[in-house]
Formats: sequence, C-alpha cells, structure tokens
Amino acid sequence: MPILPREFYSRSALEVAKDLLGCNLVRIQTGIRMAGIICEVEAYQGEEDLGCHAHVGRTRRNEVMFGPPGHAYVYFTYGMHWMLNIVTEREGFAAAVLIRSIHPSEGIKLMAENRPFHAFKKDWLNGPAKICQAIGLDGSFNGLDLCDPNGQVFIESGKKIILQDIVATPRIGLNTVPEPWRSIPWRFEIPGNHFQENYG
DNA sequence: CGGCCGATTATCT
DNA sequence: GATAATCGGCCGG
Repeated sequence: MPILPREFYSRSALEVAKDLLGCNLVRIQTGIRMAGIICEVEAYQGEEDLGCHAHVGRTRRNEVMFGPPGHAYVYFTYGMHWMLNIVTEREGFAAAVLIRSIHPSEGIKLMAENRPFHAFKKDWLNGPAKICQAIGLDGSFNGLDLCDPNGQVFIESGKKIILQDIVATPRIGLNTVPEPWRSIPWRFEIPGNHFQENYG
C-alpha cells in the first residue's frame, strides 16, 4: 500500500482523523517492520479549540503543530508518557490528530518485547502512550517527516472505512477543559468488536 | 468489569 | 510551583 502523501494531511484535522481510520501505521525499528491498523483517533484543531495544546499560542512544546502537515508531533506528559500526533492543515495553523489505538498487524513480536509484562494482555495496545511504547517512539521523533519514504515512521493507505461505521464521541481526558470543547465529539473510532468482525 | 488513586517529570506560568 | 490529550495496580461487585 502507498505511503500517504503530503496532500492527505493538508486538510482539516477532522477530515484527516476520520480518513486515518483503517490506515496502517508503520514503524521500522532496527530493520524490523512493525505495523498496526489505526482504529481510534482524536482531532485537535486551532488556537480556538481549548482542548488543543495550541490554545495558549505557540510554545516550544507545541511548535511542531504550527508547522507543515505530515509531521509527527510527539509530546511528553504525566511525567512518563509519550503521545503520537500527526500534524495536519496548512503551515501556520495548529492542528493535529492523536493516534489512540491500533490493531497490530505486523512485527507483533517486537511490539511485545517493547511492552514487557503487558504484551497480549487485554487492552495492551489501546491507548496513546501504549502505542508509543510498543512501537518505540519518544521525544526524539518529534518533528519527524512522515512523508519521507525512507523514514522509520510513516502511514500507508488502507481499507476505506465508511462513515456509517465510524463512531464519534467526546475526546478523552479533557477533564479541566471548558465546554463546548470538553464534550465536542472529535474522537473517532471503529468499535473494537465491529473491527474484528469486519476489518480484522 | 468498573472506579479510585498514586506515579513521575518536562513544560509552562 | 502547578499541571498534565495516561497507565496500571488494587479493590469491590
């Protein structure tokens, strides 16, 4: 499957988020290819969005989000977790899509080694920090260009998910974010059981 | 399975 | 000095 080009990411985070469902997140670590089908994402867009890191304006942490689309915004939180986001929209407009869960498809053995004591337990890959741990991503990947075919991280197009199969709900963990941003349904997912029955 | 809570530190005010 | 786009262990049902 072809690598998603820059134009794919040069759209609103809401569109990109939904279109990323069903696509294949690929990570090559020490020459070994790991991949997973994206099945849960969240959109964050603009300084108006009080749930988006960019709402405070440009800072050292969020500056990648203000940059060109198709790059990785990897940030650190809760003192121990890394999160992977994909930058969207045009340069100068801060927007990104958080990858929240994947259905592992390739290199599962290496993913398991990257998550010792948790591999193959229930829910071992449904969470943004779990994914980064499983595919070996940290802050050194912040700003990485995902459109570089020779890169170690990129996304390939996959099965097209029809809108009817996508469930939209509020974004997770925005406990102190004011309404309406706290509850706006910008989290998109392919329900787990549905995914396994129809897309696994 | 669901709810509660402590861990742990870069980044921002 | 406070906060955080989370996780995993522990507990009760």
